[in-house]
Amino acid sequence: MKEKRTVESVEKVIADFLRKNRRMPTYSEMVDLLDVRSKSVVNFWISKLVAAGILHKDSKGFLKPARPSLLLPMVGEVAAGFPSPAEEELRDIMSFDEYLITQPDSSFILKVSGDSMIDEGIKPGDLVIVNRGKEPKNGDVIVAEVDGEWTMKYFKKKGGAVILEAANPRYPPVKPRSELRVAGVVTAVIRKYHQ
Amino acid sequence: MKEKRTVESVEKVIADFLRKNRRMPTYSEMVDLLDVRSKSVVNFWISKLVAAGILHKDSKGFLKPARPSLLLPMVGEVAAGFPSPAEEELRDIMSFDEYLITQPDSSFILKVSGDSMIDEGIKPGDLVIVNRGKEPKNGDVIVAEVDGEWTMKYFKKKGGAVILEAANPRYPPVKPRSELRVAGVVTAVIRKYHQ
DNA sequence: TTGACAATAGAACGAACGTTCTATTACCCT
DNA sequence: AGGGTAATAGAACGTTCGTTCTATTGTCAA
Repeated sequence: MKEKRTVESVEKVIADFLRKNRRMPTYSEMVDLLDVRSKSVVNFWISKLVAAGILHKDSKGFLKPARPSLLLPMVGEVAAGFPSPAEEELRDIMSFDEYLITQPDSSFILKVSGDSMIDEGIKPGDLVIVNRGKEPKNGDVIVAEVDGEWTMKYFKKKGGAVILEAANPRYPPVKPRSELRVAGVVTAVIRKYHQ
Repeated sequence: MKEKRTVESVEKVIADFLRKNRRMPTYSEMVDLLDVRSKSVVNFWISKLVAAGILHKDSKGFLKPARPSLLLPMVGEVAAGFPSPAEEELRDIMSFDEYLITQPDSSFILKVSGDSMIDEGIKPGDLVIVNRGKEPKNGDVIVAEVDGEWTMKYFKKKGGAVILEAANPRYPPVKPRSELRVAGVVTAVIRKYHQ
């Protein structure tokens, strides 16, 4: 009950607020959040966080989180089969929004149905981010309209001719006759378990 | 050059600012962003966006994006093999941060190495979100320490006994002898192409 | 016990915030 | 051309922001 305020605890309180309200708390709000009675105390701690590089102030003096918001520790690698390296957190904080979406203007999301890319690890129900501005390269996973049908396939070039291959032996390669409209290149796959 | 301001264009301008600065612009800043000369014009448009449900105001009167920040249109399903439904955007906006991370306090991220879960669509290099608070259920993908080794496997219960199975025929099922420490349940998989 | 430093409290202040009002300009439809 | 609505401009206003100052309390070591 008598927890002392530390840089970490303050950071956590702010991160929680940020997650819930999607904005930084005001100093007045932080008076409540930190359970203190004066804004100058808040200022005292905020200055500490800024000095510690946890928060930044932009040119206008507004506070903003230095690292993107979500505050998930990035632990290391699971060697699926090998012993793991560091169990405890070399905590790198990351935001999937920033990580996944490099070109927000030209990207969109699709939900996958069908199993034609199953061997690429893209399963029905997965979400894929499609970048429509990107030029498809050999081997890329693309979304394309071939002869009136929309599909997700590997983009393969063989001697000038374009062939679309599924990542599933049950689907034969497609050689587009007349029209091949590439909607975009798949740049990310997201799957969520337990709804 | 003479683009007209629309609800959409204003939304986009704000979303861009939000992405860059991780906070809402002030009305004064929006004067510049929207290329107008008065805050009342800003107010005019902001009211429109609020009425349209694109922005919300919280109890304190602060603006915040109604939907999480990132602004990617969610188009529909790629029928990998079937014709696609709507090509044009039934735009649903989403943030992967919120979508993926339901329990930030008890989750962490791991990078996958090894191919033991390949048939589950989890490939080397993928990131997985692991929830350490969750009770593993039959069939869940879990990260666990078995006899001193960290692995990612299916969690299977067969008559009281726990068996860990890989999603790869090349790996035999593991029957933990002494210790089975479940580090957590995999709740999401993220893969990014092109670095 | 006392001294030094860290942490908290409280008040005061200017600046910037979002709001609101009135007035003017641009656009479209008939 | 006219008339009506949508969009913009500009100024004024009360509120609240973050900052800063001084004063008080708490904590630990000598």
